[in-house]
Amino acid sequence: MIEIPKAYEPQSVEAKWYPIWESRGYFKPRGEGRTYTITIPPPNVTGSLHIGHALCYSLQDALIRWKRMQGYKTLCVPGTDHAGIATQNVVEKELRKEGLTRHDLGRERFVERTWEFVNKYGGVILEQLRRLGCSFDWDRTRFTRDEGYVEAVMECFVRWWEDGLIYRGKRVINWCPGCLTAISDIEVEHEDRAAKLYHLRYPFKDGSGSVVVATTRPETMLGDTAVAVNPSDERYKDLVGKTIVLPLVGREIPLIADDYAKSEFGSGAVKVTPAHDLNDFEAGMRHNLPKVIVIDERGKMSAEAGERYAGLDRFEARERVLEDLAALGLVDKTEDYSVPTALCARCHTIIEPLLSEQWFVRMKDLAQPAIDVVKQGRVSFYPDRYQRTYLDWMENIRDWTISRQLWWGHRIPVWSTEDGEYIVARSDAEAQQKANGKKISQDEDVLDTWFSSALWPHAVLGWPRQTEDLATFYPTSVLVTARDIIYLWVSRMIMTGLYFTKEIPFSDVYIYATVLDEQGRRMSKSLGTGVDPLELIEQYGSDALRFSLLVRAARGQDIRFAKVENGRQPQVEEARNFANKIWNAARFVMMNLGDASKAEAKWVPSDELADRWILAELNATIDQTTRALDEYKLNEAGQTLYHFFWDDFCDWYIELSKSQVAASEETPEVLGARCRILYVLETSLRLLHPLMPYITEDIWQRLPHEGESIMLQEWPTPEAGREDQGARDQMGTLIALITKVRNIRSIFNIPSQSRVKLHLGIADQAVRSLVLSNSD
RNA sequence: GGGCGGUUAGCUCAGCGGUAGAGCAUCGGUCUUACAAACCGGGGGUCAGUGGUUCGAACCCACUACCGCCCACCA
Repeated sequence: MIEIPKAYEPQSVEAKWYPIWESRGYFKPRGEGRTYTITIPPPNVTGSLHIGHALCYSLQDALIRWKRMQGYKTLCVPGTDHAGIATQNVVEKELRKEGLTRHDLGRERFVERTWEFVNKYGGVILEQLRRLGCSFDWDRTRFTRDEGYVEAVMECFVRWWEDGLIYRGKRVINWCPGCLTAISDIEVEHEDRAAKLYHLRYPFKDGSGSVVVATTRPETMLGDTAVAVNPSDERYKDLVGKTIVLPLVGREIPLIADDYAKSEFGSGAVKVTPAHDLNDFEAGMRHNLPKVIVIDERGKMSAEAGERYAGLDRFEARERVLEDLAALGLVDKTEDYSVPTALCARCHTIIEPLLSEQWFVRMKDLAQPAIDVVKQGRVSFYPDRYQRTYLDWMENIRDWTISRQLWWGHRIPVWSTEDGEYIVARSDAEAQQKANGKKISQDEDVLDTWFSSALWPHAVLGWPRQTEDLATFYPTSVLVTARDIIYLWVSRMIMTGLYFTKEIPFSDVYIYATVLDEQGRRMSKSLGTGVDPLELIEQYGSDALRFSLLVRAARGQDIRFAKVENGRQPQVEEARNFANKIWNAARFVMMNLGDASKAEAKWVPSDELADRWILAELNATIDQTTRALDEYKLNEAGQTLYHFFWDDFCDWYIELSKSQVAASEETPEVLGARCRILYVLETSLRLLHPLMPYITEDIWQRLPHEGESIMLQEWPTPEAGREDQGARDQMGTLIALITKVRNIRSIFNIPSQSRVKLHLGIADQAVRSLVLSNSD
């Protein structure tokens, strides 16, 4: 008897096979078949694997393994993202522990230090993906700041500049006083907060009364340069044009008429602060109003705010302004109010809309082709409802603020001469040359991280160079990603792909489930609601973690993932039990191989009901699994295989053929039964392999086999003529019959040793003979 | 203010036009030599509510109620 452990031991199996797969080059594209390509969403270099990643990359590996078995020339390109703000924040935090700030180091040394950090820890998350079993081509690993990638980013910037799509502009942008940088509209989160609405009274200069304005941000009144009312508002018709003396400041400002003021709101009059509110900025442009910046980058009142307020935090200033106005009797009333508040998506600081000079990309023209390809169905979303989400956003797209006031990132390739002329170049050397001896200095800002990741699919394949990889593997097949980056990332990849390669970057976008904790909250490390996937791999094995996630990954539906309690995670445990079931079924087959282990042992068809039935079920399983994978219904594939393997194969087929398979004497019938059970097992393993790569490989290698690895075996296809609905119906009858007998035995408490007399009222010959031949 | 999901057994979720399913939990029974991480049997559901379409609805349509997410410059 072969010595095989009674329980599946994932640790040793995983440690054994992964290095073999990798060193033998199985993760590389093979053959000359059609290509199937995935460029993975690059995790942040600072990241470590969380459960959402585990799902995301398990999905991609399952797809890649499946397509590889189907004979495609497959490639999955891994990599990481330099993650500007996130990485800079981590390194700054490190510095703070040493009592330093980045300014103590200076830009150059800080960037050096960040590179050191990235070189040291940047590979951690990729190592973790190996633990998961991901069959990615590690030799092609990319980083959004590696040498070739910089080339791609510079090329993009320069081309867009030359084509008039990039411009510099002074306008009100979202400023984060926490991260000390501008951020784009989509990096802002909105939240309603309970606060106050203040009604402030502004007197007219001529002493003829006053006008009341409503505001949630009294401190910005120090920067008011007008008050606006709706032109059709009867109450103010005769007052428009009057001069107001701004309280506390003394500035004379006009009462203007503008549609932007809504008569229904508050008193119908709105204060206008062009430097600190986007709407006010636009109104200011229409009326040529001065723009007074009263809050600085750190969220403190500026000198322009006046001596009494300068240096105060914006929220302290709010209190002081209110006190001062109240002392003058100018606070008309204060009411409770739910204030829509803008927060930085990264650090949750309240955003300060700030007048500032930044670089922008004109999006309208870039968006149109990206809208068209989706409408034409050249790029499809799964689930398809996200197509609407995408289109709605794209059709209302606004210009993209791409400059960031950070040190870690792609520095903007724009130099200015002393006379204020811009030189845009792909490199420092090129800029010097273009400057023709004039003294130049490079823009201090870096690009938004998403500017570089927008180029990911073609850039990782070599663009802007016309590489062989680019020619072979682009456009890619599918993008597997989370729904919260459809705007930030997916849309931009489609836009840049079309712009620079004239091709779509991928034909399918598969939006996978969000992993929530047991209370339905988003899994998050900071909330302490996370589960560590590596601990789960340690405890239950990689296959178990993968299967537990994949079998729940109904397209686009959220997954609630329980936390570890009393050292147990029930969902992964379920998958672990399944792995163990597979192990033991294989063990039974291997213990009873006999001459079936010999190469000359041949598959012999059988007329027996159970044999015809299991083949029919297997055929249906192959068909259903393949179709489910085709439609990104990994959960359905998982469930189908689980049911087939456990219920059909283990509970019925093995049990019914046990007496033959385990017979002590190997008659031709016994050998036939052994060959058949081996066949069903081996085929099942191939079907399970994309979801559970390790255990299927380990068992497959122990079985009689040809070829080097199950990874490289053919994906099963249904065999014509095996459908056999008759066998499935008869087997259904037999199962019902046996269940009924067991039920009766259980009710009457008949011990399993004692035999019962069965009066069969069933005419079906096949059922009768099967019952008679398995009377035990 | 717009839009999108969800509401199915105690829990977590499949099913999305043809006699209600899985895992866990629960109850009863099994050391039946592949597996007690297992095996056998059982109990448990007016499929959120109301109305409609249909021979037939958890599944399609309309409305309602909760829960969640996304978008939006109403001070």
